[in-house]
Amino acid sequence: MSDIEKKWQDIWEKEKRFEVPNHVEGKENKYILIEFPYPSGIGLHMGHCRSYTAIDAYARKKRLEGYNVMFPFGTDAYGLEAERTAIKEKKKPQEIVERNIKTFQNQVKSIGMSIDWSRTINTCDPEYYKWTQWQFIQFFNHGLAEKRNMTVNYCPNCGVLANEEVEDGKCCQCHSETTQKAKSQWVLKMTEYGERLADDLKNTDFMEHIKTSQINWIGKSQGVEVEFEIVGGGKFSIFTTCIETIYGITFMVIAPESSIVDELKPRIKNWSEVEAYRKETAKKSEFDRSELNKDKTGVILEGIFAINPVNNKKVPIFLGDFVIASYGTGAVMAVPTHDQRDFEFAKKYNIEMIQVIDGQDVSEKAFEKQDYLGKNCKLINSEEFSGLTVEESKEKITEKLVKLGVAKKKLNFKMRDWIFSRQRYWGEPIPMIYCDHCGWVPVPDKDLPVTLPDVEVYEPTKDGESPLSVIKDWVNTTCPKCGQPAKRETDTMPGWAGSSWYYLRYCDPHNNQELASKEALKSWLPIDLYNGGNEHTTRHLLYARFWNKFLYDIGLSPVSEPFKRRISQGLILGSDGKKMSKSAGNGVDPKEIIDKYSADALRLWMSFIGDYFESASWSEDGVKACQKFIGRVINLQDILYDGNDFSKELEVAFHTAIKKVSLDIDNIKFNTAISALMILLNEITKVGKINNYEYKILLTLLNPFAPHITEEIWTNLGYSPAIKDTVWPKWNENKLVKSEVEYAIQINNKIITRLFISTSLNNEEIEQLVKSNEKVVSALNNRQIFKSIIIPNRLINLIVK
RNA sequence: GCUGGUGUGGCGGAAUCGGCAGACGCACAGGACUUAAAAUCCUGCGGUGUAACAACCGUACCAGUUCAAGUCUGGUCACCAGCACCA
Repeated sequence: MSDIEKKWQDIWEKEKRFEVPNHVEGKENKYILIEFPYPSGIGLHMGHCRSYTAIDAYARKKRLEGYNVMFPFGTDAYGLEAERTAIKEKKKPQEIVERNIKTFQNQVKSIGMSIDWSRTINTCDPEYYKWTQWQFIQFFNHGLAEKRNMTVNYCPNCGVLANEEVEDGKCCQCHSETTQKAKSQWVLKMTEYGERLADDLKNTDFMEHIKTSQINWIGKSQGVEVEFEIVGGGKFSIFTTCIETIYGITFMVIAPESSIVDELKPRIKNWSEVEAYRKETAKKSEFDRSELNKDKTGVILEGIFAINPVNNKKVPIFLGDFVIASYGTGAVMAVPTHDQRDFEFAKKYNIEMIQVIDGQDVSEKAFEKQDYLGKNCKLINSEEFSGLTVEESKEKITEKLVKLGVAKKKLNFKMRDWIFSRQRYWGEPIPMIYCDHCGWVPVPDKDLPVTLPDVEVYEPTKDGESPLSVIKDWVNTTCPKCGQPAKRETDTMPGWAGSSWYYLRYCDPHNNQELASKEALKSWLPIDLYNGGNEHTTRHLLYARFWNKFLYDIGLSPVSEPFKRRISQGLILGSDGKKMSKSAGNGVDPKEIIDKYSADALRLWMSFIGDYFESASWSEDGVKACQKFIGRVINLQDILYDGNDFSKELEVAFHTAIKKVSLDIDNIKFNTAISALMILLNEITKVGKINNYEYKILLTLLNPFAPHITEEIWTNLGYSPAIKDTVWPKWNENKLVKSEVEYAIQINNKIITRLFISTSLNNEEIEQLVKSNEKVVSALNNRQIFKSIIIPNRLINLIVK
């Protein structure tokens, strides 16, 4: 079996079978994309096989339907693993990556993928990352990239991390505990696109949970930013979504890191206490801080009071680490009666509470917005606003504050700007030069790409700087603007940079004038189907959408949403029911399965194993069953006879199968498509013969799933045209209508008998026929029928008293 | 806690609109072929029950709507995923 598959894989490669131009006269383009993998040393695993073979089947079917299908493959080569392996094997990361890519490509070929290999890309190829760097400069030129001093998530091994890379306070790569660190970092201003990233999801056909995840992550909230004056001078702003509770303020809380506190230092009577608290929270990691979920800590700023602008009431100010410095303004108004966090804080520090929304007792817990919104609750203790509903007062109070000149409506996002600096070696150098006179200056286009110099040491320096920072020859350069001595940026880009635009490069992968030509992009975008892992819904998918939106705004991408439809496959679980992985010891190597059975059998099983979107447990018996199925299809040649049309016996079965397989592939229901093919095979076996016309149709339907064996049989039998030039069969709805259908006959919902009834009869005739049936007559026992329900082709239910 | 999703035989899973629950496959059992095994083919296969029928029960649980509910409505429980002090 293996020899046959190798033979066809070689033929496809030699013929360049799946290479496509950007335009073919009379054909519509389809762009089908699978996420390009990180070429790890472990190679292709079962999870890859599931999505790759299933989406390959989809692509192959679209090709047979006459579309000009682009189905490309590449590798996302920057990443820590290559760097680690390089250190271990005393080689360069470039060498490690090159080796791994070869392995990956061979494995992808071995499962019979129909890839256009002329379009292959690799993110660490200078011809590719030249354009990654060039695009970074466009972000900079449009004011969307800047170097900013900020506190960042810091991993002791991997250095600076973006918010998206921290899971449960741990690094998503090496799982070390992360801490907060103040650093100067390049950021891309993703929050400026927050609203569009959230709203434009409604123009996409992403799976529902993917949309929800993105919306949650972006975390858009509409609220009001209000300025509070401090008694004795000074002011600060807070953000709130519950302006209706403003009369309930009894204190304010500021994040410990906030710089407002420094300005107030001379007036704070208990400064040493405040300073101690600030030092203590600085030591805590973000994880520790959120772990302290239950017990709120804080410290009062003695002698400092804020003035509530609506009623001039003086309230105390606290520092508290439950307030997040980087969200909103890093300060909040505290209304203990209507916010559970404020309630707990007030209880602990014995602060006054004023209820301002009526409808629930607030002595035990706060009456929060999720409980009072939309219930027509009315305000109390709120001067002229008392008696208004929450919804009315939201507007009226905001109006009043705006008139006073102390407030404005504001949108806030949980999502932060994208921290784009990494202090690692193995990434794209950020193409910027710092000049004492001109500030940050981009590397001129003609000098791109900025390539990585050779280094001895790959780790960040002791003070957390990039290993590039010690390569003086490389760092020292001249300013492109004024020609004076200047220094290169030594940070590199995150792993997510190259993957944010690779789908554009596939359209025109060898262009050395621009990232891709406008015509090429226009002919392929948006991507019809994009498949990728669930782990990328809030990272890669968000970054890629943001990146493309920026390119769209500056006229480089023809669409504002690059992906029309996004789907995610379910996990492959080991036979123990846990996620399959090499480290868990439940891994199965695809190569072993291909050698033992066949790539076609593996492909079939990966499609048949279960609902594509749900996780599924591996079982080798399943592959065996698929291999057996293939064997039965091969053996049909023994009962083959001549024919140019469907036989009477099999006509209905074939039309049914064509319809089911066609629709199921389009709807990503591969498991039931395979089942339909099995049912068809069972029918053929029952009939005991099949003609050439029918056999060709069967082979065509099976071809997307089992491309090797179907093409082999087809060629051996000398069928023409070749299977690649055959056309996906169409079903005829009229042929699906059988001459008789079996009905279940019920009396009061209980099945009495089953009858074959001619489909040419109308309801009255059917009813007469049923009533005269002797089983029905005896079961009726002269009772009166007062209602008869006839469901076409299914059942008849007679209702008697 | 919030959001989204899932719950069907021994197992993986089917079931457009509410219309015969369990398609298809695995495993298992019996049979054919074989000296034998493997492979292949045929038959059976939700539970209780029966000699066999019959009958009854059955889609996590409780209620409701309906001639009819795996499917719709309300409530409960369990599991999975994402977010999580976001003001």
